Amino acid sequence: MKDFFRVVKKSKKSKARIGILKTSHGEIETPCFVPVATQAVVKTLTSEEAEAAKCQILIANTFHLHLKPGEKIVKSNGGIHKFMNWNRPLMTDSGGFQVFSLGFGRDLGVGKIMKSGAGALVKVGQQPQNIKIIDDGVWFRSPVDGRKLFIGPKESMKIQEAIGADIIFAFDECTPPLADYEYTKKSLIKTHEWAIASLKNKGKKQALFGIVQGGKFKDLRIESAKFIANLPFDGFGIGGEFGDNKNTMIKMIDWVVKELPENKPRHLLGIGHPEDILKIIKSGIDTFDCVMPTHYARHGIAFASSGRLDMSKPIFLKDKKPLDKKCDCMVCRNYTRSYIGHLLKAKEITALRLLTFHNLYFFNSLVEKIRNDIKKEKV
RNA sequence: GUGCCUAUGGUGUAAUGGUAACACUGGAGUUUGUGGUACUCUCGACACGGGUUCGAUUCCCGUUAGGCACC
Repeated sequence: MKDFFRVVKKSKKSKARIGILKTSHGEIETPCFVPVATQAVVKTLTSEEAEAAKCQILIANTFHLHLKPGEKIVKSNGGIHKFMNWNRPLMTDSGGFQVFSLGFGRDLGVGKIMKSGAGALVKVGQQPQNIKIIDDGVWFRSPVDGRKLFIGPKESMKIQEAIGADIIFAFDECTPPLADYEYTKKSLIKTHEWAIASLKNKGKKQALFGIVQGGKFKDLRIESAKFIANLPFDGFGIGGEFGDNKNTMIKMIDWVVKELPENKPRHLLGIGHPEDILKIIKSGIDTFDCVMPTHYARHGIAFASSGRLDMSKPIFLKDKKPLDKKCDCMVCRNYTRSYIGHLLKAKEITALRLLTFHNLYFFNSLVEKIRNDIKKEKV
């Protein structure tokens, strides 16, 4: 992967940097937010609209596309770019997150960031109820039809090659925030073996990112970062849980980033509340994906410079302002809070489309501004 | 005008001789490598006046309002 990534400017004030990530479907400028397109679509939008919302790159999901429609269908359509008419860079997540989200995440009803007062710890030898984690990979039960299916590093690489994204991820186990030290340590050994197996089985054309795990434990995070950094990956993902508050999240990123090479991109997996974005970029993160703008849009939440707006509240029916006065997106130029509130109350799907568009534009503009601030030495 | 029926939160519906449940609405939260509008919590009512009864939202009478039928 020659010239895949180059750092064009390094901040003197923080670990932030400006980079160019080059793929056969064009370049992206980093730091860059990566919207989630799990099923080869940014939910509610067309690919043209996603582009108009300033998206540079999207991330789709191996597990979901394997189930529906199956990678063969995607491949027979000329690959995912043609399939979804997105001619810009694309990533696919490996399915490793589903080991958590369909496993312990589901059993324990927890997300990757633990709330205080959580329940019992997950210990060595424990298995989730609906999936089984073995040495070579994971037995899943399909949420579609209940049939058993096996995905390990080898399978994930094959599927991701057939899907055809520009950047793919190693198959890993995303450990639950309730995992104790021993569980996390043992899982890490497996994730590292899977990293090697992912490298061995990857196709030639795609950039492969290894994933650092290690949970909330400093020594494991550093050990993992060193191990993964020493393998010939094209870039690195930082995955897993991120402790129980925002400060530990930044601390964990710092532990890991310190061990990663300067000349390769770093992707933070599944993180990106607007209030955290500046901090994670200043910690040296180049790309990060998060469902927040799209997922929240479908629950009626708009992101604005003043904060989150719950557009389902009746008060907005009387509000003729745009979602965000400072935003110049298509939605804010043309529609009022009143109208969007009405569409939401009337359960019109256009409400979700307008909110999704605006939220993506908002996130992408936020990161764009941070890029400019790095260039101006302000960050 | 006469007869019959109905009257429970903002709305629509339950149940019960020992002061009331549910849904929607309203309010407050939650959502981080996506279960496509979800979840959690919460405010809020027995039309009015008599009577029977230890006790009535419940049974009886009347008033008022609405619905249906008849003249």
